[in-house]
Amino acid sequence: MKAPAFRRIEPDARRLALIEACARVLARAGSAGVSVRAIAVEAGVSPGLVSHYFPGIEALVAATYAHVEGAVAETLDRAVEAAGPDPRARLDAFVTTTFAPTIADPQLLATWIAFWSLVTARPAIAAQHDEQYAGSRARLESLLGDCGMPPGEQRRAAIAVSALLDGLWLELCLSPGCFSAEEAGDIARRFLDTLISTGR
Amino acid sequence: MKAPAFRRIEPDARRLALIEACARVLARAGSAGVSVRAIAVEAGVSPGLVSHYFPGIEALVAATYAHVEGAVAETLDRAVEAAGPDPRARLDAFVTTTFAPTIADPQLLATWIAFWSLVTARPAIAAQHDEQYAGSRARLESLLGDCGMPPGEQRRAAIAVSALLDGLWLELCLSPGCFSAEEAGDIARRFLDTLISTGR
DNA sequence: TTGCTTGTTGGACGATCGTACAACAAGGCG
DNA sequence: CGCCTTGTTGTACGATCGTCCAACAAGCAA
Repeated sequence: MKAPAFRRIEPDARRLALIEACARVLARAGSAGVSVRAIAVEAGVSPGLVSHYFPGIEALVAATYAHVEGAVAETLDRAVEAAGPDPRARLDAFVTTTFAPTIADPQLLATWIAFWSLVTARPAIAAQHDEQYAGSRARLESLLGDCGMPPGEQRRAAIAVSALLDGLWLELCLSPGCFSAEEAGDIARRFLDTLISTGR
Repeated sequence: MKAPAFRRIEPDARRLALIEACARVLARAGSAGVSVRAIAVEAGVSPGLVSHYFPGIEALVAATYAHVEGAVAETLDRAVEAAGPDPRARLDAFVTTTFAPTIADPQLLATWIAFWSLVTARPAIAAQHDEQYAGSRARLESLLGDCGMPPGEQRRAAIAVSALLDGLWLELCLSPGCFSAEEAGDIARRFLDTLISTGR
């Protein structure tokens, strides 16, 4: 009796396993340390399998970004739902969760940076970024609209809030000692106060 | 009579030439396309010379970031000076110039991304980022103080403004079609209005 | 059980990477 | 003019990269 040399699993599950392995490698070694072989070792498969499922590292990084971004969005959505019916409380939950340790994580940032490094040179990846950024902004517009913000102002406000959150999130990951997640949340919530209370 | 095979220049000038060549390679090929050989070709020197001046690519990228960041800071300072004595006009000039084509440039972003990708893994580079971020924030605190903001609020406000500018700058580079530089400037200036006018 | 489908292996291949070092020559000095 | 310092070259080296593909075997169907 011998143990199987490998396990056959359905393509979708294998793709997901490779994506998760890629995310772990990016978290550990950064965008410079990601390679077909490193991901294969991390996933416990042979190097050839990575090339069999993805035409190249770039495609795998793009798929990993899409997956991780989806997981982050899901976490945020769950936090918003858990906040109850009050629109402002839901918006605050969105902000607070953005800076929670699970999301404002330097290891997560590595996936973003690896993806950003491809945006400028690869048109297909630039299109993917446009799409995911638009989706994120739309979610924010919806939350702002629920707080009574007129539709005409939602787009601009969502751009502003998204930029502020992104900037705080980025620095929180890059220089964790400079300010705290609570401070970032306070800054963002105070900004939302001025956006929502004033009628402009 | 034969032309010289190469030119000897003083070490500081050679270092600068290599840094500028690195910036051009990063702008053209992104952080993935940067290598000792590519930089050597760009600078018109032999591959061995790069290793002779920098212990590795990472050190050269860090030096390039420091140099480019310094140039950006100088551009912003000049714009602030050119704005005249009015504190608020100086602050507005700072914002407007941040989104000017020279600075909000996808090619410049490549240098930032290459540097960011090293921050998490390399403590020395993390320290360099902390230092340059603190400097950028101090410059902003000074401009805010000139507008009458109490010292106790300057730190938090500088973090907020810096994050908003960074976030807008980042998206302006990554998705140039989503919103314009003028729109980004309007958003930032409006944010400054609420920060400065209100007494909190 | 036997056969077939196909997910998976694992090594070979050429290209490119960073590094090191001995040889060369440009430019200043005596 | 010839020597000396040293900035610079150019190559060789081993490691690692992404890609490819023939062979293998796991698991289902009959």
